[in-house]
Amino acid sequence: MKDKLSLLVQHAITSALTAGHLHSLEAIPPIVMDIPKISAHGDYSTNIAMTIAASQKKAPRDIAGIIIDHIEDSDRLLSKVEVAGAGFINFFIAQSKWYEVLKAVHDKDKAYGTSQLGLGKCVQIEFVSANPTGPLHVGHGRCAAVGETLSAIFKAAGYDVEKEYYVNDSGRQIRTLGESVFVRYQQLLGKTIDLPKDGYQGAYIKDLARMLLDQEGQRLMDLPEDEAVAVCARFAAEKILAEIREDLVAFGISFDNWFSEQSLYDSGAVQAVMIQCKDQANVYEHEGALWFRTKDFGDEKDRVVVRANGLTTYFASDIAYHKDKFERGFDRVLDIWGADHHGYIPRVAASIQALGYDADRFQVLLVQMVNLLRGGKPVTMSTRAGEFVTLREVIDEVGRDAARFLFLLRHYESPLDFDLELAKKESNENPVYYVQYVHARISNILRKAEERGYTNISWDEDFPELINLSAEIELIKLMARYPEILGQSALLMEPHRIPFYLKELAGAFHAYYHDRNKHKVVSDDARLSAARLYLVSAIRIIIRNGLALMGVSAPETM
RNA sequence: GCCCCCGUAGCUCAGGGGAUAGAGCAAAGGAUUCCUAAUCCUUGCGCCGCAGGUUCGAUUCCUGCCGGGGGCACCA
Repeated sequence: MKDKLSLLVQHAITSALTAGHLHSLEAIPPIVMDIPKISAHGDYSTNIAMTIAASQKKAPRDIAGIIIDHIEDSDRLLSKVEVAGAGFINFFIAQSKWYEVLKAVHDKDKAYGTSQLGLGKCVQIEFVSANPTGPLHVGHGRCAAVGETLSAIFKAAGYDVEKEYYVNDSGRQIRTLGESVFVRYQQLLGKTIDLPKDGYQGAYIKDLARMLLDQEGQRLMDLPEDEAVAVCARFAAEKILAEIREDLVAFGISFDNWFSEQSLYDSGAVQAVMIQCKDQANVYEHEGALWFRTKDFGDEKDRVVVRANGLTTYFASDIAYHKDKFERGFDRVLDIWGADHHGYIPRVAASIQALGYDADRFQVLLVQMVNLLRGGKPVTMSTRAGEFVTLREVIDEVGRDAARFLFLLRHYESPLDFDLELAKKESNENPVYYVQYVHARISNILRKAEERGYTNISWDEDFPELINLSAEIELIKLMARYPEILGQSALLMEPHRIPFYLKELAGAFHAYYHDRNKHKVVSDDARLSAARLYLVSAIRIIIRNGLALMGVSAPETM
């Protein structure tokens, strides 16, 4: 609807220009079509006359009048157009046109709301990518929910999406993991030995040591320490990664690709990119270490890629990794990181630029922290001491639906308070059920209707006479906004717009439903019942589609 | 010290330059012989952190300041 109107206005301006009623413009600016806050200002409104007023040297209201005169509404979309306020053009959509929206919802069904905004462009989204040194925690859960839903939104907007998990299965942290497990392993065999000072202290390390002991017996004691640690590291990382995968499956998150950091070393990719950097003079030696000239590309200082002890930093493999991403030919490369990694962005962006790739195609979304609460009180967590609430525990306690919904209810850039008690509440304080309940309610209505013989819910030409209460038209207008909301959340990469919209639609439906004296869906009037069933089942389609994007179930009963 | 995010109703938050700033919760009152009350209706609720700037117009964009959170290694 919005797009149609924008086109009308664009054509009107063009034709006004041709007719000489407007002074020539360098370019017609994009037509911004807003939905006014006040219904008296129309269904849609544009400020275009005001924005071009300066260059036209005419009063905005006069320009608006000229534009209106040139609008050719061949489809009879509009019932009224007016100039208002300082120069707004307000559009009132003919009521008959709203029924086409209603039909479109049914006709497109699962595809209602989808678009071709993405033009088939290929975007890679990398998210979660937690190191396999411990279980996923709630922060990862939020990143997972954002990444997964953003991927779904992109797909719905006509992008080709590939979801990837980068596994940091190499480097110092994995080594530390191995050392920690080996210490616990030795302790199980009665040795008095302390964890390294930067070791992992969580209870899961002891569990892993126990499993290793059961599987391998005492044979690690006969190996040189380096080898024993390596065995422990590999064993532990694999086990932890397997659990991460299980947790993600339980949370409804799936990846197209799991990319191993180690594979970049095994294939020689890291070494190759280092040589390339040397050839291109992007790196230099200083005090025994190899530094990358990230400062030349906007970072605040240069960064080490190979330490004086000969070991590469994670940055080195990250350079190779991002080079690999670009070589795979994605139009856009999107990383979703926890906000604590923000200082890392300039150097990765710098390295991409230094290697000659278009840095505009690379974007990082930073997802802010999750503050876990229980009944309003903070749940204390310390990763160092290994005391934290895992994603698995949250899913087990509050359920996947509530967790997914609440993680998405905030803009990802805002810190999120996640209250475990609230998430479990089956009341109006909890928005999850509010939305799901609409689906269950309509499903129930449809079941009752079926019992009474309404088995085929389809469009009939007399529906416009039957669906004409203002509450009903308002519902359809709200449904017309869904594709716009979906498109916006794709362009702005803002998944939170979906749950907000669903809450609004749910509220409008509940209000409509509740006034049952006026709006009883299934009544003695067969024609009216058929029409209203058509209306409410369209709402159900949108609720179901929206929840599906969020990875939240749409229950038939509650 | 530098960098990132946040600051809007009592609380939690929406509002990508526009007309009279919204929603949920909480508070008070009301609604169920009915397709699910996990619901609905009514009522009140605001120096949009402060100060400048850009603009015909700023909660929105820019700068500075104040307050809260996070990050600043040859760690990730």
